[in-house]
Amino acid sequence: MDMHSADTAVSSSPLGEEETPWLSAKEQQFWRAHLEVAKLLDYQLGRELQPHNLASNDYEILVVLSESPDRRMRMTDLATATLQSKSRLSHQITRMESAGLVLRQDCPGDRRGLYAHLTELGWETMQKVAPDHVRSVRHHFIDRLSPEQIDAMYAALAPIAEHLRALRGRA
Amino acid sequence: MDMHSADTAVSSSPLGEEETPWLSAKEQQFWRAHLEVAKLLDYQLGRELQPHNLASNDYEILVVLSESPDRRMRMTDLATATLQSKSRLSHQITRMESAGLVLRQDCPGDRRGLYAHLTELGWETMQKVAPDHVRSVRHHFIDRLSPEQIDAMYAALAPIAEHLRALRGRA
DNA sequence: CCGAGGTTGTTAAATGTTGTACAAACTTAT
DNA sequence: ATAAGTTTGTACAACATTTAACAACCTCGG
Repeated sequence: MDMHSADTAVSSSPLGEEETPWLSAKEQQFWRAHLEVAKLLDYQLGRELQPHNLASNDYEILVVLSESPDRRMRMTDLATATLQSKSRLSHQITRMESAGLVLRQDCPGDRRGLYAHLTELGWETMQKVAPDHVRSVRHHFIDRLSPEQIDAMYAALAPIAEHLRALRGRA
Repeated sequence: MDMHSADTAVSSSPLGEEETPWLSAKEQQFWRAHLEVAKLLDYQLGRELQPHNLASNDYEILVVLSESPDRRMRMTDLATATLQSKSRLSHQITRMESAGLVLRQDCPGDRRGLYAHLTELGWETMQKVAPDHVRSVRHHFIDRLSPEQIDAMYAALAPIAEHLRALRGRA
C-alpha cells in the first residue's frame, strides 16, 4: 500500500487562480489515518502470516479458492477477483504450485483455459492458518471498534467500494 | 495492498476444540469492504498519478520532503516516515535522483549520513501534481463521506493507527 | 467453412523490492 | 585513547512485478 497525501506544504489560493479544493485539517487528518492504518495493518498481518510461510498474496489466493465451487477458479477470474494482472497471477500460481498448494488443471470445453485448483495441502494449510489470521484481524482491527463503529464504517465504505469497483471494471 | 480475509469457507466449531473467534457476518462484510477500498483506492490514485510520470511511492517521497524543514530529510528518517526499508529507499532515491527530483546531500556533522533533498524540479513537480492528486482523493473518497462520517471514522481509526505504530516501533 | 478479431494464459526482459551483509562513521564506557 | 557496540547508507543477490509480445484457442459474421 502506498501513501497518498493530499493537502501539503504546497497549498495556497491566490486570487484569480483555478481553485484547488485542498483538504481541510480534519479531512487531511482522516485521510492520513486511513492511509496509515491500511499500510500498517497490511504490514502487520503479513508479518503474522510469515511463520506459516505464506505471503499476504498467497493467503488471499487460498481464501478465494477455498470459497470457490470445487475449490478452483479460472486463471482470469482469479486474477480479477484478486485484483492482479494475469501475468502476475501466472507467476504467483507457478510459485504456489511448486509449493504444492495449488495445481493447474485443464479446462474441459475451453482448451485455452486453465483452472487453478486448491490441492489437499492447500486446503489443509488454509484450515491451519485461517484461525491465526482471524485472530490477527481481530486483535489489530476489529476488536478495536465498537459494533456501532463497524456498522457506521461499513455503511460509509460500501458505496465507495462500489464506486471504485465500477471504475475498475471499465478500465 | 493485499487481501486478507478472515472468516471463510473454513470455519466450524466442533465441541471441545480451541475456539476460533470467527468474524460475524457484519464484521466480515466490513473487513472485506475495508480491504477492497484500501486496495482499489490505492490502485486508482496510482493510476491518476501516472500521467505525471510518478508512482505512488515517488509521490509520497515528494510529500514528505516538501513538508520537511529545508525540504530535506535524512535517509533513515525518510525510510521510517514512509515505512520502507532502508535498502528500498536507497534504490528509490537513486531512481528519483536520476529523474532529477531529488538530490543526495552530504550531512554536516555526521559523515555517514546523507540528506535526500528536494530539487527545484522536485518542488515544482509537487506544486503541479498536488492539486490533481487532491482532486482524486476528494473525488474517489473524501467527498463521498459526510463530515460526520469523517469525524466518526477518524475517531475510530486514530487509536488503531497508534496501536499499529507502536507495534512497528518495537519490531 | 473461413478468416478477422477477441480471449486466454504464458514468457522474456526490464524494473522494482527484500534480505543480508558490509564498510564507514559515530558513541560510550573504560 | 581505545575497543566494543551501534547507526548509517549502500551493494549484491534472490525474488517479485510489470510490460509487451506472443501462440493457442474461441467466436461469429459471412
